Amino acid sequence: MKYEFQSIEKKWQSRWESEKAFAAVNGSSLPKFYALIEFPYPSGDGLHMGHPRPYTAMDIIARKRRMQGYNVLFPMGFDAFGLPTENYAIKNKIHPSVVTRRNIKRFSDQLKMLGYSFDWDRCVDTTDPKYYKWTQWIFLKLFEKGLAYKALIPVNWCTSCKCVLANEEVVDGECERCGAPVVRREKSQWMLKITEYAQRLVDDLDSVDFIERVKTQQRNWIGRSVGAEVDFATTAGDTLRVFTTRPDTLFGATYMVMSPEHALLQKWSPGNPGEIKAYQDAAAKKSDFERTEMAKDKSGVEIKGIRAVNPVTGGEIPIYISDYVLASYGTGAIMAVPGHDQRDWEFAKKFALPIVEVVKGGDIEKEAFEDCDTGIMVNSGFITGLPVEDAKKKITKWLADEKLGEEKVNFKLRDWVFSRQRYWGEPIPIVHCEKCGYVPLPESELPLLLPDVENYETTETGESPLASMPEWTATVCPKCGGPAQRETDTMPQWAGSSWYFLRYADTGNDTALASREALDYWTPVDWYNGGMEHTTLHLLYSRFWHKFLYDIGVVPTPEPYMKRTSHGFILGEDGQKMSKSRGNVINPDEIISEYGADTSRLYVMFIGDFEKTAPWSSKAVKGCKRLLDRIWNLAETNTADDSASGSSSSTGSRAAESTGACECSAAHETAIHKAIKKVGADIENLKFNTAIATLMSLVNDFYATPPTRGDIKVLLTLLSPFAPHIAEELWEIQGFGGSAASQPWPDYDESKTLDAMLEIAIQIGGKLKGTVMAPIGSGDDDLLSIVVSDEKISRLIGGGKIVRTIIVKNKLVNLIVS
RNA sequence: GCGGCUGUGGCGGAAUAGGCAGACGCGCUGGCUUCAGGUGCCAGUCCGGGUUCCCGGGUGGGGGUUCAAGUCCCUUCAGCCGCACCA
Repeated sequence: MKYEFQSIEKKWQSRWESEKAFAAVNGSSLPKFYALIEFPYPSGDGLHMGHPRPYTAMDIIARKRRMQGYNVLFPMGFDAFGLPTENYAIKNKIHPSVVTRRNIKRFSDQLKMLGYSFDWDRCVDTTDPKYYKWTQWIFLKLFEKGLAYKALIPVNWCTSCKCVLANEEVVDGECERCGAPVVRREKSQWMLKITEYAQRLVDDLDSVDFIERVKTQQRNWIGRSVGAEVDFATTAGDTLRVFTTRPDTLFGATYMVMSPEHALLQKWSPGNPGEIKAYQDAAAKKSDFERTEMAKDKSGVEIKGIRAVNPVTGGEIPIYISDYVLASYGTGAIMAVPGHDQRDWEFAKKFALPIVEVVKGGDIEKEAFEDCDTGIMVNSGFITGLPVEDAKKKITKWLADEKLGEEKVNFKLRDWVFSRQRYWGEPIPIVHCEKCGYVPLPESELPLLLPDVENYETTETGESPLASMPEWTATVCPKCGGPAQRETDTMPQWAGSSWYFLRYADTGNDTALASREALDYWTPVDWYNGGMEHTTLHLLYSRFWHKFLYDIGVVPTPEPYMKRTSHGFILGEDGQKMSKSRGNVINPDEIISEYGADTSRLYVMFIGDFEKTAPWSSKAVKGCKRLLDRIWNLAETNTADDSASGSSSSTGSRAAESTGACECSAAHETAIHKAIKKVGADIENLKFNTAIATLMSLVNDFYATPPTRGDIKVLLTLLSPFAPHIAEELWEIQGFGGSAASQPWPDYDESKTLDAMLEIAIQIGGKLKGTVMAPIGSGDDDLLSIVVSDEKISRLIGGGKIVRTIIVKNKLVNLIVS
């Protein structure tokens, strides 16, 4: 019989589906395991070969956990709101909901073809009103607690999407989605106060098992820095407050710089108003990206007629405006210490301002001496002579005592711009009332349905398509009953994905986002694998929402995910990132129809280190197909007849079938126990490639010495998480009873993983000269006598004298010969 | 500029805790089987030299520690990914 993967895979997939073979059980007494992967955006292109990599990995883990006796929740869903669908809908004149339904169907079919052990009954769709009701509900809670607010802010405006973007969505001054230039605009936007959680988002990273690069990237993004705020008196009468991480360098502050947007500038009447206005206007036109692009060349204008007073020296110093100071960080103004900050140094050189050394060690004629954390203070009054650390403490205390400043922690993290001027998103459940301001809809009116519109194209004015539907926007104020307008912006795509994993615990619930009981049992997620590109987006956002939900008593834990790992991309065959425009996209449908799902699964896992990028190779897939063919040949002829396994053996050396726990033969006992140990450990460490290599080696062994039924049984058990269809089919053919997927994960016996005889390397002077076989655990003396009695080695030693021997047990003998 | 990662055969990649570099797979070479084969099986395959066997070299480059270095230290080059005037 041939390995007919098409019919075999179809057979098992439909059986799994009809039997709901992988349903997670709420209310089970078993220990739970929650395995999560990032749900996909169902684009019109369908899956590409990058998707199966993380999915297969978690499927293997989920299947192994089931075999280990866990009640496993391994769900799938669709993050279906978003721009590409809307853009596609506009272009093809099809309603986004129709497009979404079609895409979800296609994705589901493709995923089912790969044999994933998802609990399909728990599938979620973020565009389903039953789902987004709770997204809106969370927004109302955020609003209620003052964490959602509307503000007029400069925003990133995508010139093509005609839509506001979050900072996280702007890449190199371009829209992350469409690549169009992003410019700056002032708009009134809904904002979420993620900054309120900045400290906890940093601190709690210590309590979770995330791979280090994820933690580092989140820490850098949040950007916590400790310093002080310091007040400078000015001749205008106002005090100018700055933030600095180096209060110890206060004696070196020889001028000040304010951002062009600083509020005090509107109040002051400097001697050169025209010049200042011109600079402000020029700065306002630039996008953030343009401003940073100009970074190399410092520009600025002095505010004539107004000076600041350095609080420690008492000296009057000039004040400038310059766009190298950002309005959005700290206080929007700085004290410039050109001796110890390169940016200030460049500015000071350009404007011929004094540069004072306050920490010894550098050459401030050449450049700012920045790397001075351990130096000694000079030219610094009462802190002269102190090490930097002590100087910091002393001056911070002095500032506080004199009421001139205080210790202060700042974050780079900004509040989250939460509104989008687009149609295909969750409507924000707020109305604008002339009398009452922004009024939340009562919970009973949720979900606020996204209305059907004739035309969902964006407008040049930058308003949401919903704004052109007066019959929808006109409503009554829930508070005073007067006329009011609905909010017409929608939520960003990140909204639905910020809490979807909670919904899986209790998908059908219509009285809560999920029951507390279900959340208590299933959350937190035990293992979450996803892309690095989401580290400062989805992963951070969802941690923020989760902490908020924890604070209001909805979820039982402060962190949503116990463990986070990340996979590398699969590149196209040309080593470039897969993309339609490059034409190097590998379509899973083709691979599945040519080689089958099991081979596809094996190959995406075998392709290379899971955590690194790896280029696709259509040739190399064959190796995995060959493995399955070889296993098929072994097990398909090894029928249920007890004696059959042995009768075909021609070696005659094979021992009788063992009756031990794992039922393996004496001939393969060591290899099998080694394989059980290695495959199990490799799965836990995401080393799927070497796990599969181990299976290949075992199969090679089985070809050299025919396996028994017991040997085959273990092989199929180990294979089952990787290639579940063929494993089940052969399991059935062999008549082992039950299913491969429901077998306990095999145990290994450490003592049986050890070879009786080991090859010992022999070195002379550290160079390999040969090997000998020796019994495991041989003592130093025994080993040495074996080595020196070796014909070749004794010849090489010749008349020399062994002056030293280094013996590493079970590994090598190194002889130093004089 | 800052932070992180990676450099190993023709290719993808292996190498617990410093201990035989190149597991496993692709490709390639040879043989056998079936020959309808683009199937299967067996053997070989880091490089160079003499060819049972042996000798020398080898993990981006240079230096060091060590009996022993892909692995540790210093230095240098190349590539990738984040962040980027955050005071």
